Amino acid sequence: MPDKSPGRPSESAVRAWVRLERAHRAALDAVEARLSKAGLPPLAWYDVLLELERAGKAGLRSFQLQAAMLFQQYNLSRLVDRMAAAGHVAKAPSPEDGRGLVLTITASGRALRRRMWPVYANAIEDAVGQHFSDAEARQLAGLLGRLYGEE
Amino acid sequence: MPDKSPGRPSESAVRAWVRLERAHRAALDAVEARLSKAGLPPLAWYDVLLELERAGKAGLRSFQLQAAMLFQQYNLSRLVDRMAAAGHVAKAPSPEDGRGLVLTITASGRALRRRMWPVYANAIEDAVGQHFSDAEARQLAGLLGRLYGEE
DNA sequence: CCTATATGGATGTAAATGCATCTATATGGA
DNA sequence: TCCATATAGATGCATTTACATCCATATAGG
Repeated sequence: MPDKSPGRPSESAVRAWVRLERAHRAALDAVEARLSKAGLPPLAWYDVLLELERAGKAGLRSFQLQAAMLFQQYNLSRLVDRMAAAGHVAKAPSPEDGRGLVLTITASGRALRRRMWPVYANAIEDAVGQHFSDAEARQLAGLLGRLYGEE
Repeated sequence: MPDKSPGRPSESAVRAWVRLERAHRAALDAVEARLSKAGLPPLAWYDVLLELERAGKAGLRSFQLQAAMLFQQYNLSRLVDRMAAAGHVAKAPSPEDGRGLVLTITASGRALRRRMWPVYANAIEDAVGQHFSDAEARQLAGLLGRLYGEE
């Protein structure tokens, strides 16, 4: 049992945090297992592809993608490398900023995202959707949104 | 926007899941950064120490700890190795099961947990507690609990 | 008993991550 | 213009994680 020495976090906050960890791990493991079993790349790839697909032809700068996904800079740099090597993402120098990089999704990337979605969707339903009514899911999303910029 | 091709996961479930990922990452990064800045080991160490401290002198079998933390088996095996090497955890063969391992916390482990808690507690408050009333935190915990065994 | 299978846990190897630092370009003063 | 500092992104190196197996003991069925 935590000491509660500084008295700072309420017991309920600690419980919420611990459950956030556990719930996240349980759901994530389930989702990743499904993707992996289907011979598909990890979840992070999907997120990148989706963001880039939404961005359209204009693409996104690395740092924008980074912010959208809450990824560490070095982490994203390497993830994008792998995806570019696999041909799903194209890297081009930014015309506006000599240091910058513009990322766009390729046709192969779009195809991959399309293949991933049904598997991912089923996994989300099983790991998350199943457990909540629509109203509850909304409520959960609302609460969780407070823990970060919300976009 | 997801295709919704199989129609299976409701839009609200997908949103809840995406926010669960983002919220978790945001909070986790904040907490880990605090621990690291204080020269303390990662969060997982705290969880192990806490579970073992709760288990008392009897300790826990590896697989019990594994289940409590939702850790992969090989992952926990190595984490425990590191903690044992650092002197915070003791490994002993199980008297009941020749394959088994009984894990207990050492005095140094207890001391470490005590040093970690104030830092961790503050981080939880800032990353999570701050954003919710007590009732909201309870509500969030309740919803999240449905996503796994709840213990 | 003896064999087949299951279970607890460890481990070799490859991949991903964290951390610190590096290079290159931008930008805001003096 | 020149310098100081900030920002975008990459990278070397150490640590951690994943995946696939492996070893040893347990357990069930014949």
